[in-house]
Amino acid sequence: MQKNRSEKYHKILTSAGDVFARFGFYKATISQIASQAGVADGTLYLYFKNKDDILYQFISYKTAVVFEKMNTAVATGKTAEEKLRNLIHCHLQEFQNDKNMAVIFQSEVRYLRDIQSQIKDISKMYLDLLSDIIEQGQIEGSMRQDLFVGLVKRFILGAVEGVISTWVSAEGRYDLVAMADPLVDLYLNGVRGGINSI
Amino acid sequence: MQKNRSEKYHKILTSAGDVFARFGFYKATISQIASQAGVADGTLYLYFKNKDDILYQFISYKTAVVFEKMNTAVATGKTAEEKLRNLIHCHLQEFQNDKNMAVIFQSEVRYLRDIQSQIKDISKMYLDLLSDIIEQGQIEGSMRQDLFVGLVKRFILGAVEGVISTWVSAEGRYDLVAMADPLVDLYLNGVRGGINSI
DNA sequence: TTAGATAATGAATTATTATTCATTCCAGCG
DNA sequence: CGCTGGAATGAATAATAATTCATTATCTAA
Repeated sequence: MQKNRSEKYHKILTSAGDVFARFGFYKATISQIASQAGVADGTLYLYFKNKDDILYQFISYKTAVVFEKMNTAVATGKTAEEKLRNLIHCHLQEFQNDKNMAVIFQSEVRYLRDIQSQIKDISKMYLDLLSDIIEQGQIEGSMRQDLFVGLVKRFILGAVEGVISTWVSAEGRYDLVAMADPLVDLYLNGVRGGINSI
Repeated sequence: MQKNRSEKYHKILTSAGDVFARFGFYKATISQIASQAGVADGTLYLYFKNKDDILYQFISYKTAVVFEKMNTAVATGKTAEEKLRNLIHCHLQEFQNDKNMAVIFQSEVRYLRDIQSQIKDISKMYLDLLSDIIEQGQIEGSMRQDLFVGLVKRFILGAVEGVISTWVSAEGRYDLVAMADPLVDLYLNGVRGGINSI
């Protein structure tokens, strides 16, 4: 098995992304991936241990890239609200730019759960970023003190994922990033938005 | 293939639920399901067309049951807020009561998407319920007029699913239903909860 | 009690694919 | 030009599991 991350290695990973997104991990075959990448079946085994390893590498790689970008996005903001907005914006942007990744992260939930111990998984790090943001917001006084942080962060992540999921189902026919501001508005103000309830 | 919904039919479906939840659809084997149900492998084929059909029937059945209950829950409420609260409460209650269902609905996203045309799927009907509630809230004046309903309903469903997902990952070690009120509070008031901005 | 029908069994069959590895290709070098 | 070692090939192999069906068990009604 080759060690270096050659051009061919990336070609195969990209093709695997296409095929996994299209057919799902289990229905995808090695032959499909190989022919999509323009190499022979056996060649995949020069670069990857087995079929599982291809998915594993795909996820690790994408996770690392997105992780990096999200961290930067958050660091760019000053207030908690800015940080939250930047994070959501970045999230939607990255997933819109890479629909295969979006589909695979949605579809292979089971696999993601199974490897969650070996990998710094994306949900975990996302939830940690959110914890920090919320705590900062509470200190600043821009967010309520009576929040149960464990719930709030899950609430926020779940909602973005839901929005992405709908976008994926719609075959990506509209601008996902345009949802960022309305979404953040909902996080901050809710559907009541300060209307008096007696 | 038997037509009537005998006791054995349900025994097999329940066992399949256990096995699918535990191993995922693709890694689960017919033999596992059969032995769990205390019947021979061949017997499954007297009740189901094939392996896919078992998952299909499982999902159809659970969807129908939950659909019914959610409708009732919503109908019981009077105001939009009551309806929303009842819906979320019912949702969390049903999934807490049937962890296998919760796991399968989370894990087999891909399969769910693929059969979404043949089946009155649970997300679709859920989103429709939410649309009605939000519109009612706007008419009542208890919800903002400037909401993009398409986004709001996705936001709400995504957040509940996220909360359930965390609960599943935690092996169901805490009371899921207790999350209902804090969650609804977040939907209505957001994390700012009326704290002045600016 | 038993003939006929119905249900259940599980070993054998079949189909599918991941994986291996003997062979071929090819780039760089003396 | 040959030679050599690493890279690539793809047909053959192996393993897994879904599905079938000849056989056996169980039930029902006369």
